[in-house]
Amino acid sequence: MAEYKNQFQQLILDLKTNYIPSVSIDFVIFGFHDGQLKVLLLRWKGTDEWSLPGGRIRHEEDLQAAAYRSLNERTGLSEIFLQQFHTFGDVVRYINFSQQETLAKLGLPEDLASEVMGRDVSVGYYALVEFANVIPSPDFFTEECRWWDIDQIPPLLFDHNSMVTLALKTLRRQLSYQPIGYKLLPDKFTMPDLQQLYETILGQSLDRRNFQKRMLGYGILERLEERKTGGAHKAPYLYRFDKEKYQQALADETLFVG
Amino acid sequence: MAEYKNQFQQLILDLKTNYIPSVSIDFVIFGFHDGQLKVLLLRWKGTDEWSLPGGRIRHEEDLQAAAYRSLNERTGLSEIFLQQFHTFGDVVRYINFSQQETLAKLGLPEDLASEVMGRDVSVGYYALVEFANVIPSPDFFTEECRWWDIDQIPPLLFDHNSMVTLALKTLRRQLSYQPIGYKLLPDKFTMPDLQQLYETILGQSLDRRNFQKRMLGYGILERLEERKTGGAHKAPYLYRFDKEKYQQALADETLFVG
DNA sequence: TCAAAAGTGTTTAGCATACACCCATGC
DNA sequence: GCATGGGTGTATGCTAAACACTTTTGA
Repeated sequence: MAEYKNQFQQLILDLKTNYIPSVSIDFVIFGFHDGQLKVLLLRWKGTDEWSLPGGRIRHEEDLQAAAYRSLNERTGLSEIFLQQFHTFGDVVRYINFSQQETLAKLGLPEDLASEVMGRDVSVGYYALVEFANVIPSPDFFTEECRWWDIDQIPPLLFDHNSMVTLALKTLRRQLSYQPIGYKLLPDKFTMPDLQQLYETILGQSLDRRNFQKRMLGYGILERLEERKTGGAHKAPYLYRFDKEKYQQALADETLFVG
Repeated sequence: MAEYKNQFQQLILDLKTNYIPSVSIDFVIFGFHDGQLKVLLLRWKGTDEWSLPGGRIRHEEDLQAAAYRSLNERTGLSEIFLQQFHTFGDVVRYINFSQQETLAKLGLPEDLASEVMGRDVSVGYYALVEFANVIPSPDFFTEECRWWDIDQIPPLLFDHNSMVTLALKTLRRQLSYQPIGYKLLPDKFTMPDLQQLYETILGQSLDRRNFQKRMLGYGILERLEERKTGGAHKAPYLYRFDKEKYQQALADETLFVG
């Protein structure tokens, strides 16, 4: 326990020295697997309390760079779809009952705890990652890091439940005017693969033919000669993103639903 | 000059005591007047450098409350349309040439200046206000506060030009799925009034008949018996927002263009 | 009486939706 | 050969866009 307290003091020193105060980052990391949308959560040491992964910003580090770095530390991924969606700054989000209880369970001395648990403004990012590639790793305060089904998320610490809700809402809206899929699907993928990604995110099924028409209409897909063999049924065509046009579409989103 | 330096030290003390560090707020305040869209800018003391108005967050103050308070201090307005649009956190935005020049012109001792000019993460808000009601007042660093035509904005300090650009882009998009106009137009207004507001924001003209159909289709307008007299031409009907339905529409934005 | 603004309705086109049949493959 | 999934085109409806004439009013 003295060991733990010592580590904790080290952490505080590191935070004070290398990171800017009052600002944190929180992540809603969406994972896509098996037709299910999942969110990565952390369980706090010695408790049953879960929260979103987070991070802080170093001096001389850009906000976005801090976001990518933190996300990499938590998931091992480096090339990801990452999007800022809202900045949360309510004071009350830090003064809820469960958090005080949690602090007690963590066994942190109150004077030390208040040093890292002060009131922050938090920049919310959501990420879309390939489920299978993630190597989740907990941070100092937490001991477990795992995926939760989007519709089975427990009550979270702080205001993290509303963060998840808003992130999902933003992601779904974004889907209607921005292309999504690059770095989330393998280089070559089939139309049903892409459709399943969309259906998973939207939480509803879509018409195959209309979906295909819409996607091809965007003009960012390139159909290959190859087909995907080995499946149990008719071999579907493989597609690839036309990276140039994909980036173009990301840039001037007006191409999609003006 | 000693007086000034003294005031400045007072300011630093106030900032350190009452406000959280590392986070600031910047405002893109859009004013609507005479078929022109304008932005409120501040000129820094003794210089020709302009910037957006800003603010900081008190301890124990919600982010949004801080935004409303700061905006009120700068414009005198309290009931306004205020919307968070992005959080800016690049480091370089603080190390550009013109700013160092500006500091020199301000005549601030470098060691003191660095205390308030450190690297911040800034939450961007845009506001829509009724031009005529605003009483612009500069802050400690600035001596002039006035409206600029949206297409004649000079090069601004920091990354404020890109803030304006993004704010405008966000506002225009928002216009397609949220109602706008309440607290911006007088209680009773005509359809051409409302249309001019939209045209001003979008920077393009719209078809009268289609516009009217769309607005009435939203079901948030109530047509009054009265007409607006005194104009030089045919008297237009007056309308009023159905406040209940207006708020409803703001809440579930899905009513508009899903 | 003329110019300028406001009221109003219909036609058209484009896009999203709904929908059904044939083909390939593994079991 | 059959079940499963994948490939493809057309008909329909709704919403947005285009468009013109009449009315009111003050000058």
